[in-house]
Amino acid sequence: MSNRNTHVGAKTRDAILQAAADVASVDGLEGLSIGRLAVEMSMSKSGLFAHFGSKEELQLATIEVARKRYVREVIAPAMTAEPGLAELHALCQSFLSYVERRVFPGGCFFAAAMAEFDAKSEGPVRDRIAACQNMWMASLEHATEVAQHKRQLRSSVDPQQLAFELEGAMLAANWYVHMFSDPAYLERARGSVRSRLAGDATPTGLRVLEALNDAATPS
Amino acid sequence: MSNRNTHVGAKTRDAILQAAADVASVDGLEGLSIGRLAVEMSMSKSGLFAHFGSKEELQLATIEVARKRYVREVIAPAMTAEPGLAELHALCQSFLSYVERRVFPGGCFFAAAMAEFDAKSEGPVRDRIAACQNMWMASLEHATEVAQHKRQLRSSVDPQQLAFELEGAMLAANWYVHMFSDPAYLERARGSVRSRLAGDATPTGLRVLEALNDAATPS
DNA sequence: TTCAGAATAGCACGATCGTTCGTATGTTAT
DNA sequence: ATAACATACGAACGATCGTGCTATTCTGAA
Repeated sequence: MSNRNTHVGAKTRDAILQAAADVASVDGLEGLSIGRLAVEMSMSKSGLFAHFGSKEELQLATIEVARKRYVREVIAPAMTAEPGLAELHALCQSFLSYVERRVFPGGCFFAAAMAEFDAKSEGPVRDRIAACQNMWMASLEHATEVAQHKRQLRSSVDPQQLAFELEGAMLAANWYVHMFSDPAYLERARGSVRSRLAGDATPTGLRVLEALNDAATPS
Repeated sequence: MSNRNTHVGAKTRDAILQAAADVASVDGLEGLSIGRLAVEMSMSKSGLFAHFGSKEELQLATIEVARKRYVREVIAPAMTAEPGLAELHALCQSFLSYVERRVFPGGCFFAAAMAEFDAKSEGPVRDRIAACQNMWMASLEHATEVAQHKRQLRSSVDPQQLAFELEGAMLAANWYVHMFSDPAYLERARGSVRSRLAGDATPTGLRVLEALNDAATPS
């Protein structure tokens, strides 16, 4: 068996972790219990446990599959857009769609994990969550900078500030949609993104946004 | 004993709940354990438990003292401001100050509770958290509407949308400040509030904001 | 077909969880 | 003084937690 992914148990392991990610998005990474997960997978607790060796390893592995799912469902679809303002817009829309599609049943996995671990003492799990959140913010900031170089966004715009505000609207939508079971908050966030980008766009940028709008709502 | 608050145990009970609120802001309301709380209070587990009768009652009582602390530390200070735009501004600044002052050691209690319970199944605890969050949003919206009636904010402004965006920036600041141990995110949120209010203000509103700015930074 | 090794199960451990019960202090009212 | 009550404690309960060991079953290569 030269390829590790051809292990018999590799499929089982992945299935466990996919379920773990779903559970963790609802009950948190600490609320994740090996016993409950074993019942859900129709496995023995020790058989499941053997795949990881410790709960912390299970948590880290769960974060990794969640990250891959996030890349596949949020980042990758947005990467088909033109770098710059279109990409920034696509990243925001993609995130809100990912919340709407319930890619994780409990809402955004990383938003939940950040809220769970932000105040906790340091540790590998917290560090990994922080790194993931940092990468997401960096991708928003990077798209903003490219848009600026392309003269789609005004040079007076602070990329970090814009990314922060967009992320704020998206995070708020993520919480409120679930807390009040009201998808209207997704539209609120979409409105925020739209007006925020339009407000900071140059005439060149506005044409990009209009083109996106036309493509989204064809006559 | 005509007055219930004169009970000997009322002080103990309140002390327990103050500690419980602090713990819950870090570890969550589910992470709150009666045993750990008893150790922290130098009490027996059963003696502490007798004050509440069930963990759910403890959680609900904890929410209640947290709500009172929130009213005292966030709402009440802002109510000294003139109703309308000044009050809306004061509510936002008060919230950010409350995060900065670490009124709860783990950040905003209700933000943490909302993140913990937003995806969980229904129950009295979840309902109470949702109600508290709703009241907070309603107070932001109400201040916005008053500001509109006073012609301090443009009539084109959607009060719910503005409240949503302000709350988004404040929530994001709350998470990021703790996750990255960087108080700069508070300034980001303050910048968001400032520019968002100024952007939607009428000339009358702008004078109000300028007056607040002058009062905050006297020459 | 046999055999090594991977994958899973069974069982038990100490710790901690929320909860109950009986009891021992105090404090207050009669 | 004494009865009634509020407050707290200690011990124990069943359940579940994460984790370790040993045994069994399965699978792929020789």
